[in-house]
Amino acid sequence: MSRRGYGRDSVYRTIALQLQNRINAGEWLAGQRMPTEAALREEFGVNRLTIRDALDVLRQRGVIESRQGSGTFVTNPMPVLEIAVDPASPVDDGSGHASTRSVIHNVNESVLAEGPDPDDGSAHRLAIPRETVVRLDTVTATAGDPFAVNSYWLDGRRFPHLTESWIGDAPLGTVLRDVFGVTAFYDWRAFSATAAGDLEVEHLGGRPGAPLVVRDGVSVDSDGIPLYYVRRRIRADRAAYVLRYR
Amino acid sequence: MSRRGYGRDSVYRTIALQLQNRINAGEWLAGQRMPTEAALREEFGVNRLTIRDALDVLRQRGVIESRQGSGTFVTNPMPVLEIAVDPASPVDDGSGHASTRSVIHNVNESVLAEGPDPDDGSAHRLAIPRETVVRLDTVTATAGDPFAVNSYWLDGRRFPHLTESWIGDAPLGTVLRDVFGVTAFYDWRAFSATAAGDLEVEHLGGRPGAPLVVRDGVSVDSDGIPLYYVRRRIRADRAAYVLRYR
DNA sequence: CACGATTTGTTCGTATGTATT
DNA sequence: AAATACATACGAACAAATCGT
Repeated sequence: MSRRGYGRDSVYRTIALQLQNRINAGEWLAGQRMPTEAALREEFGVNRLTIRDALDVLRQRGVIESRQGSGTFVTNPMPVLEIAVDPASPVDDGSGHASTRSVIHNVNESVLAEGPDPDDGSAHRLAIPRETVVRLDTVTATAGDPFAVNSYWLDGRRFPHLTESWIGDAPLGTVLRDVFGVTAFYDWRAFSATAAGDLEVEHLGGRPGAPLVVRDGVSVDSDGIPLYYVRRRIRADRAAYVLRYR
Repeated sequence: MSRRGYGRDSVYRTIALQLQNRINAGEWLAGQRMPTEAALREEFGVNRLTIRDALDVLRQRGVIESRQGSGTFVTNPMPVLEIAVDPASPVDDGSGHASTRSVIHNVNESVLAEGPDPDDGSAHRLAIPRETVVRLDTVTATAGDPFAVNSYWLDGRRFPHLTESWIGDAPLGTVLRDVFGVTAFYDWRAFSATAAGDLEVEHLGGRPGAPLVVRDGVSVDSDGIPLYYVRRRIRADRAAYVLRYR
């Protein structure tokens, strides 16, 4: 016989399940504070570490959020931006294809860092030598509220001094058109997902490991020559990409 | 002065960073076993729980994977299925739009559960009364290897006895066409992300909280009447949706 | 096949640091 | 400044899974 449960029956999982049920039942509403770890420890009669393990499960799911010195709160579901993608139009005008139910306006993009390519496998997507690949990290925001972190890989020879010639906080597509006179077209775009790392948490908030929507792809010029490879990361609780067919 | 670091300087984060660097440097290759927690505890001179906290960070990122009784292993990156989406074609033929670099073949779909709608907000997407909404959970697999969990919400009056009339393990689109004689068209599709829950882990493997690609949307018949709302979840380390414009 | 050694998983106890109120 | 609440860290013990003998 086992004195303690295990796996799905382990104490912390059982407590996590009960807390989830009570949240679902509305015992603690979104934005409200939950009982303190000490109080839960008291109620369930277990060690505080066990309570923390249980809360970890819910933190993991994004159901709750803890702030040191303040308390643990039920997550307030944020409004979801709707980023419209015209399935038929391959023209990348930099910002015009971004619209929303809650209206994305004042989209701006600012440069975080520029440098050589620390990654593998991006040079071949651009069909250029590895040494000439330049990486650019940016943050996209609407109304001062950052909602996406982007990494671009470009040909450093074709676009020299890109950061210096960046106009204000315009999107990259606009910079390429206005400064370098090239129009970008979609070659391909892919939708995937990943877990938030330090960079994303720093600029987008949220917790490490939180699910992010990833949209990556390659844009080409009118001759079909690759211009850049881009990897955009957006908090999944903030935005979704929508394709409308009607 | 502080005897212990905090935040980014905390012991477990520092150890996590060092371990990540050593993995990146190739000290332990993908699929290989890492030192035991006891060995790491010895090497870093900290408590085993602190080592576990550090390993949790990497587990969280999906960098490593631990198996009880066996050890902790560097994650073996799985081949990524490429699910092609024709941006221009709104016809949902059930399976034909799924292809891949690594070739998705033998796509099949089997029913997990059927029942009333436990969710809110799906009835209005179908523009039907809430009581008539039926929910259907399925698993999609290729060559016997499950890669997606799907939830469908349909009109129970229009598609009665759906589970009983399900033909073998055909995709839903095929069932609707062959059994009910309706062709499904995309109304809209959205790409988002979420964290894996118990149902997804059970059928797709991976760890709870792992990022999943979510593709949801509504399909309509030739008259524009909504047929179903679908929410498909795929392991992000297994697959990505690709739109090709050329 | 049984058994023991090894390894990760879970839980308790305790102490202290840091942030918030 | 004090109280409160979460964050980090150490020590110990046992449970459960795995693997080799």
